[in-house]
Amino acid sequence: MPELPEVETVRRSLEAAVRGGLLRAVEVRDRGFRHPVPAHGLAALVGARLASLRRRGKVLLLDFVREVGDDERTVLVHLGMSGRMLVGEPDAPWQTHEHVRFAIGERSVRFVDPRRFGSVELAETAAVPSHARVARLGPEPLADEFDGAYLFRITRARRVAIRNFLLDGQNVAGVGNIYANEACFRAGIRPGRAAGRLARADAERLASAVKRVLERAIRDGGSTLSDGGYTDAEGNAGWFQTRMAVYDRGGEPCRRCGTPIRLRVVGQRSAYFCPRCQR
DNA sequence: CCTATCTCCTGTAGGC
DNA sequence: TGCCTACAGGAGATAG
Repeated sequence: MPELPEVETVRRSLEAAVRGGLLRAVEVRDRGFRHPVPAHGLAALVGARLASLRRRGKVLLLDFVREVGDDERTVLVHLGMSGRMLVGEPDAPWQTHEHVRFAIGERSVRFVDPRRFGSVELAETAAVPSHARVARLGPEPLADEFDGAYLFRITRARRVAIRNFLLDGQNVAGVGNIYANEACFRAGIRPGRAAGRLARADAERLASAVKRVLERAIRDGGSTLSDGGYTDAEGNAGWFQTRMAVYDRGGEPCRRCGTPIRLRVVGQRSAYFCPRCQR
């Protein structure tokens, strides 16, 4: 669910709801995360103001600033597979799988994550926080530095499937399985093709396709699949799933040529493609 | 360094 | 209806 477009949509909806608010309280009910929630560090932020909300790849960055002093801190939130950030009333009862609650201004923000693959962590505020969660991420796919030339250069001699290459955040940040599959379709490239076999023109088309599919999905508020798990911070579902060309459409006709979409497991993850439109 | 595999955890869909 | 299995948006760890 939460890939770059979903995280960006959550960021925007949270920003509209709570940016500028004072952090009044933080409660943590850590149920054993892979990366422990720093309850004491979060509690020490009480009294600071949520100055800005940023995103790096799939990581949400909440920058807290005090009026006086130099202890600016950034909360890093990763939604994992099932994480959500939901705005609500501060005194509402805790819901199932709610792990952290921030009281900001007159609202509350809850971190809810059934599968607990997500994380809430803390770092010193910086242009790029020196935290393991973001330190080694590749370029933002919507930035100018991610282009055909870059993609062509870093794929040379790589044998990994191009779909998997796109999933590796060290190559490009924030692209998950849905949008990697969709971008490969738009570029006419089979997801299982070795990355190093991309021609220069393929790399140009693919970089462009990644940008276009992510921009389109952000405009649509992300993808809410049939399990309905993802919404923005206000509970609104996304609409990009109605535009998907291949993802989750195994056996259904290609929207371009009518050939049945194929589903194949590539590197432990489902890859979807049109055998006629993609080579 | 590169590649492939396993793992964390819960909810849901689909088969029988 | 109910039970059981397979699989799911991520990504770190590890082995070769």
